[in-house]
Amino acid sequence: MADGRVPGERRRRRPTKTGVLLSQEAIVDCALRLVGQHGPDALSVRRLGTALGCDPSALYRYFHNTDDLLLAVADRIIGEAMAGFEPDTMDWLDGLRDMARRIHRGYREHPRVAALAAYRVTRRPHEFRAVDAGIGLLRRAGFPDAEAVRHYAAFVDTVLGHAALDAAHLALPPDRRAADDAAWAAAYADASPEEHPQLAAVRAHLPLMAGSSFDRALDLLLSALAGAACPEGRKTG
Amino acid sequence: MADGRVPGERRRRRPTKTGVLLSQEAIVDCALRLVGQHGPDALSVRRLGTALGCDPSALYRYFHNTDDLLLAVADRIIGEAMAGFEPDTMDWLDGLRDMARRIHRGYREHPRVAALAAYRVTRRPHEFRAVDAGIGLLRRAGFPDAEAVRHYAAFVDTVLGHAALDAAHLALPPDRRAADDAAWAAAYADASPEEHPQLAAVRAHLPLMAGSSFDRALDLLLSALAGAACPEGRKTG
DNA sequence: AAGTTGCGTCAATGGTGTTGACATAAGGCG
DNA sequence: CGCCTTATGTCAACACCATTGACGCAACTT
Repeated sequence: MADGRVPGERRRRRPTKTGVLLSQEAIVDCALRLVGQHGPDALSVRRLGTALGCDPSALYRYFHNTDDLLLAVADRIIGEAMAGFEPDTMDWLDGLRDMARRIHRGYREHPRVAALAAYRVTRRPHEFRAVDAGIGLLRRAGFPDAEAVRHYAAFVDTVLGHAALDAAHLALPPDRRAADDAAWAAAYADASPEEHPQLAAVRAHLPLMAGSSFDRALDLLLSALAGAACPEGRKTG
Repeated sequence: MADGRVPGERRRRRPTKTGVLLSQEAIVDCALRLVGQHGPDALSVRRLGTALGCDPSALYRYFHNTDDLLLAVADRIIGEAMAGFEPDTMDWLDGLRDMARRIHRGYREHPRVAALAAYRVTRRPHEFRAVDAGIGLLRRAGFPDAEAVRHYAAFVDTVLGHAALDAAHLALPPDRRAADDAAWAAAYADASPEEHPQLAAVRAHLPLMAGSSFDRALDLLLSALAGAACPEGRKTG
């Protein structure tokens, strides 16, 4: 039975049949590499086992189940995304923008993991630091404490929502993703003008719907926050 | 092989072994009921077959595959959420707000489907109508066509992202959901003031993080859209 | 050098989507 | 009314999937 023990604990390092030494670190590494190389469907216990050169069931010595493994991978992603984040060196709006882009990019680079884990609340050190930094930026903007918390919640949920959306889209099997994207230029362009006059009017621009809207949405959100922080419309530092 | 034919087409209505008459409608009904009662894992071809009283493979006469079925279920949710939506009777901002709340509520009422389908393009009738209405509202606001499409994408993705987030939270097992909510008043309140000074400063307000931030985020988004539509800040009708 | 026991391996269970062959009844047509 | 086509429900099978319990080797402790 898996213990899910802390990584630092000393283990009996017994090599597998093919001579590989297993560890939580090595498994998470391999999982990330596997997903990056062979696509989202590669993340199964069996494939992971063969990629590692061990029996699939050996993984259960290190993680309770696949969900446990997934969260470990997600934690690695968060850590990498926020590494080097220095909010104190910039304007609060730029800080929020940088933070949003880091989270979004981190999840985008590992869509399969993000699609399954972006909704989770980790309550772990990396998340603590991120929340602390985000709320600090909003307080620096001049919001009173309660408003800073409320605005941070709206901000981070919007970012996470977009990240989850884009990641889930990227995690689709290629044919389905292509079909979803193509729908805007095909199915929607063929909509009957009588039933859908607005679609017909903007038909030429509908392919714009296929890409991610994150940047646009982030700009809108930040402009709203800027307006709320300084109702007269002047920029603040 | 499944044809995915249009629902209106006449079919040979051949009853199953247990006397049930199959149809896309009946299958979608049963799928929604099944997921609502027994969770997202209940949505498998085999369970659906037994619930309907037919062989699992019979479903492939009505849907190409499970993804096709999922999109049909999602479109049904959109249809129910948008039923009775009358954008022409209101201000464009109020129209967008009503639409956002409808979509958010619709997915919230079926959290387990939402987690699976919120990021998909159903390319089916109900979605067509919703997109048509949303783009119409933004054109009415005065945005040129390309901008209307871009802003609609940002708007609807933000709404869908929040819907997916809140739905996933609701779909958690009750104990885990309670634990996640309590974390803001417990684990985060106990954060060390040295390492997380911002958290310590706003500790009294951290429980605000537990609820949904959708309403606040929607207000921010709409205020940004209003500003973009009319840079002088005057409201428009 | 001996004894524990951690942990990798094997085999098996019960789940999943999907497909192709087959049988049967529904409905058009003479 | 009865034949014929064919739509469609059923069956069996394939190739995956996660997970578990028994087993035995070898790595560390003493």
